[in-house]
Amino acid sequence: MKLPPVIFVVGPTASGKTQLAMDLVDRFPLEIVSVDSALVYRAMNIGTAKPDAETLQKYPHQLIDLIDPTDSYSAARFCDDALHAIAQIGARGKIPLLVGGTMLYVKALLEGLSDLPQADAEVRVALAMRAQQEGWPAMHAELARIDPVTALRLKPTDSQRIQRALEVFQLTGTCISDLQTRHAKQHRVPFETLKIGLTAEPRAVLHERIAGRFDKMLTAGLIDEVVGLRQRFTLAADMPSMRCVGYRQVWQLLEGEVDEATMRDHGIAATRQLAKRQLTWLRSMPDVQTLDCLQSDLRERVVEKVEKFLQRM
RNA sequence: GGCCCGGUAGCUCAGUCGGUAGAGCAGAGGAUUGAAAAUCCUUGUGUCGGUGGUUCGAUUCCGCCCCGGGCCA
Repeated sequence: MKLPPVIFVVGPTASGKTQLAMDLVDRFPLEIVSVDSALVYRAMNIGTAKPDAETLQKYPHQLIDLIDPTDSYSAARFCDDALHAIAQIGARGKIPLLVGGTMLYVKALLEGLSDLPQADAEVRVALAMRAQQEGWPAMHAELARIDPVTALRLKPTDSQRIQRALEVFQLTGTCISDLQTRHAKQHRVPFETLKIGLTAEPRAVLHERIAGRFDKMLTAGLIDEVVGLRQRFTLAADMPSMRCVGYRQVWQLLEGEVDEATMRDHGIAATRQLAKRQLTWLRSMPDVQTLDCLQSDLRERVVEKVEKFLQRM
């Protein structure tokens, strides 16, 4: 099946992606697909800055509210879901507008992923337990015996990637570096793209916005939201959902590990770090047309780019 | 006005029994293949409040002054 052209709007948190997307939907025959690893969680609304129900009714977003906070999502699943959504939207004669800040998802969709096994909860638990006994440097040493290439690439402290590399070996009997090179087929993006990236220079202005937005989240009841989640679901601090920015900090508050002022400081700081990492990704992405999210004629410029792109198609 | 406790990195504070100082957080840069809002790595020169004294040498000891907080009048 032939896929329609796809428009991306990517940028850091609090850069105004959602508003921009809605403006574009007002002017062009577009449908929004979320590219956001936090919006996939149901019942996590305030801390993820999810648009409210009324807005979502008027501007439907695909790929939000997919899983409970006890579950986990992945870049690979995003690729499947996104391609499916793109095809559906194309079948309706519309153009997909992919909006979000999870740059790994964008990268995975555009560049493809190697053919690796998906995560296995049992294997991961077993590895984590061993790591607790022996420490990650010992696990790294083990990895060095079976897969020196990957071990060389990873720091002995990089728990997550060491665990993944060992997991892949256990599941397949082949080391991850072999699988990555063997299956690194020339990936061709099966659709035309327009990539618009929002930047923020100087970042200080974005930092102000982030602080203001975090305070708004607190006023809107972020703490109560997390209290409610803990009542409704069996959650743990190390679940991906509870490691999301804001949720992690509120969790620490509820556990009595920090006071409210510290929670606020850490929450804002973590959001800034997130924005910084997102901007780093953006800079490294090829063929992105960047615009500063602070410039006053942003909307007009984006509209112009989209107009030209759609005419060419 | 008197007494006490503070004044050290953007912030919170260590510390130097006298040889010009270092943690956490913040900030900056980087890595990144099924958890990515994740997981990691690198990065600390600051009139040590001001000024005089003692000393070979003072951020450290002493005097005075300034600022903040507290107690007493």
